[in-house]
Amino acid sequence: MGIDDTLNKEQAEAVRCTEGPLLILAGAGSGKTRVLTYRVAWLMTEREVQPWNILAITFTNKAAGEMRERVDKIAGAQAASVWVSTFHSLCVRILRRYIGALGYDTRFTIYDADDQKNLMKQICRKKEIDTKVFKEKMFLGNISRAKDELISPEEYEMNAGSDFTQKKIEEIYYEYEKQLKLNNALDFDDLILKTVRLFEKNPEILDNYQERFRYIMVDEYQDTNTAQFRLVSLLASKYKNLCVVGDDDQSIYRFRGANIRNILNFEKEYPGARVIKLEQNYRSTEMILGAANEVIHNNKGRKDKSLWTDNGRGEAVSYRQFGTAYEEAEFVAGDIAMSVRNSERDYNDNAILYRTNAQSRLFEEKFIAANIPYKIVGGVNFYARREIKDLLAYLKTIENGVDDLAVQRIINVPRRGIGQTTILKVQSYADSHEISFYDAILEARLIPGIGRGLSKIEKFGELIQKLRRESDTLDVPGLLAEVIEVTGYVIELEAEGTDEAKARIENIDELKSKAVSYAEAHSGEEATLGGFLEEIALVADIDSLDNDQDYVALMTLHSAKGLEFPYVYMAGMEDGMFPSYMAISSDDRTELEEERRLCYVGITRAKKRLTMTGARCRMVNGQQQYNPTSRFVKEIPEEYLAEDVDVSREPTPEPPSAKYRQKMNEFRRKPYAAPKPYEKQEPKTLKGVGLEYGVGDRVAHKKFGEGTVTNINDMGRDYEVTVDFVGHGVKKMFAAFAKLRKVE
DNA sequence: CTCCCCACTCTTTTT
DNA sequence: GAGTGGGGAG
Repeated sequence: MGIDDTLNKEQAEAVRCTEGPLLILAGAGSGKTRVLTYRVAWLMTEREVQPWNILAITFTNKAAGEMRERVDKIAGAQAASVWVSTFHSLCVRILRRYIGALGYDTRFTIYDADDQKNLMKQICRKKEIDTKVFKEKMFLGNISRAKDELISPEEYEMNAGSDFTQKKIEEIYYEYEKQLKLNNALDFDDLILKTVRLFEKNPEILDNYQERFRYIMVDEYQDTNTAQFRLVSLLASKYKNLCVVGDDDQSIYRFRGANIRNILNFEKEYPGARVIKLEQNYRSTEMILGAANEVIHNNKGRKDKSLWTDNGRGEAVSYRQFGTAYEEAEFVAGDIAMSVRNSERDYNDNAILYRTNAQSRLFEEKFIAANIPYKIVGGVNFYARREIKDLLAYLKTIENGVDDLAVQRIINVPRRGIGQTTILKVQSYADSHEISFYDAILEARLIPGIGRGLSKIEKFGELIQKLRRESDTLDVPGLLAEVIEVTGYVIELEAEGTDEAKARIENIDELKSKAVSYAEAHSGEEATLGGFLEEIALVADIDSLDNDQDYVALMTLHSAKGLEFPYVYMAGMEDGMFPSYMAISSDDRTELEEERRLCYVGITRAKKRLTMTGARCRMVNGQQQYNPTSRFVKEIPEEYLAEDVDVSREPTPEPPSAKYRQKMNEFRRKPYAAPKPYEKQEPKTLKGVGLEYGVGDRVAHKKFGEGTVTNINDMGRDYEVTVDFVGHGVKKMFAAFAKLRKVE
């Protein structure tokens, strides 16, 4: 079977082009995973490249797993030694071997967002920083961005100048790094950063990997950040057989440091690079693709391309606006329930995509009521749950005794009567003797003024020591069971007897079975405690999405990237939700463009039918918000958007007939202006009078001059109006005080 | 030392 | 609306 029979011309070309730098611009649904897998097979069979000389990097474990599976299928057993890995797990594997060269212990722990926040909290306390003025999140955000850009604390210091805030960040950055090192821990960004540093400082180690990975492929290249870019450059610089696949229109991770220039400047960075465009879409219908093309066309500064398909016209994209988010969710649940009942679809043919995780709640409620099986991807990560983190902290403490954060988490969990005063005494003893918190516990009797706490502390220390000894003989599931046993963790929850406690016990049972399946998957000498902890640290929630199970998938638009579903619902299509309020009010136009790319990603997930929904009114942060239809909906021309909405299965009292159509046409005619204010239709005005202006209207303020209303919040007794003033920026004000006047 | 209640913030998006 | 952190009582 030749590749020309199964691939189109461009795809086949991309497979054959194995030597030198290659950029594959792969539009949504253009079969890039197919190309990548065939390329791996081609390298091995036609070019006789050894499988272990091939490295394929993806973004998520799920993508890596899928690729692995498909490579195995077409290339057989020899493919097993091809490295298919995420950036993070690749780096961890390298660091576990060589991080000693950077002065860390190879048993380092990996800090997740929660751990980072805890550490930062401690640092702020220590540095006596008022976290009302400087928020932990602000520090972490800046540090993370610096790390993504490979900026060390020293370099940060040089750039900080005399700016007060910058100086503070610099100071905290130093301390944060110091603490991580003391705890023998790395955060997510460090995994990439330290690997880059390792290679830069140790040419012989780099050379070793350059020899090893002679052919490198990177998926989702548009989402790489500077550190990842550098890592790839280093690895590829010797043989230059680098194939990157990406789509600049699907770059949606700038907030995480993704640098779109990595893909836009690839040809400059690698002179002589081949560029192959994949523009035939095998996923969606013409209608869906047309809508997607039109929307993304509003962005500037993109590589020009236009997707096409021969999948046929298909159904138009439909848009429905509801009065409330409640009705919106009800409609979606009803729509899905109906079509499943009619055997038109299975549950897992459907996905609901939204901008923010908070939007999942209403859908969850409605799905439970309608008895629809569903799975929420993202939100609170399983491994971020308290009981799971507690038990993992025990395991971490057993594995790496210098992780103070883990020890402090569990020292009084379950309750041992060890309070804050005792902990502080241990801490200051540890600090002054420059030993870890755990080591201080072990010599607790030397701590001055420890008093009654001593026996409790000692007991805790003995407990951990005992578990450590047992860890030599027990496997991971056995050790976990032992931890649960000796701490009485589950027994305590059982005694509580609440529903919440029961849910926690269920989660613990799930953790147990994950430990068992880890042990099974790595049967043999490989199944170590460290390996288990590492696997857990690197899983994303999206990895748990199982194609074989029949449930509706609910997730954010970001999580949906790389996935496809026959029926897609994009919910919350409102200006203020999507595009987000942040993007709308930002001076930076590119923020809106990023949102638009996100919209493009959402639209192109749909294979057969795309339904967009929105609500005129919804609760956000406990406040009622009135939002106009999303500008993205308005960017879809009539020819792709459903003219008449199927009302037969719609329970709303007034079917959107001629009136509805008229309204649709009305807002479509004015491309960017918001529709007529909803407030006018709102009868109850506790405020005496309704507002004479609405979202999108031009208003005048006696101090700030003219501006445009971007949002109105019903605060109960008054309206909170957000206005974007010319020359004065965005202001929030109360309608009763502001005395805004409508300007025609 | 623990528990409970109140006030406050938060929402973009995540490996 | 929910989760967190601080303060105060027991």
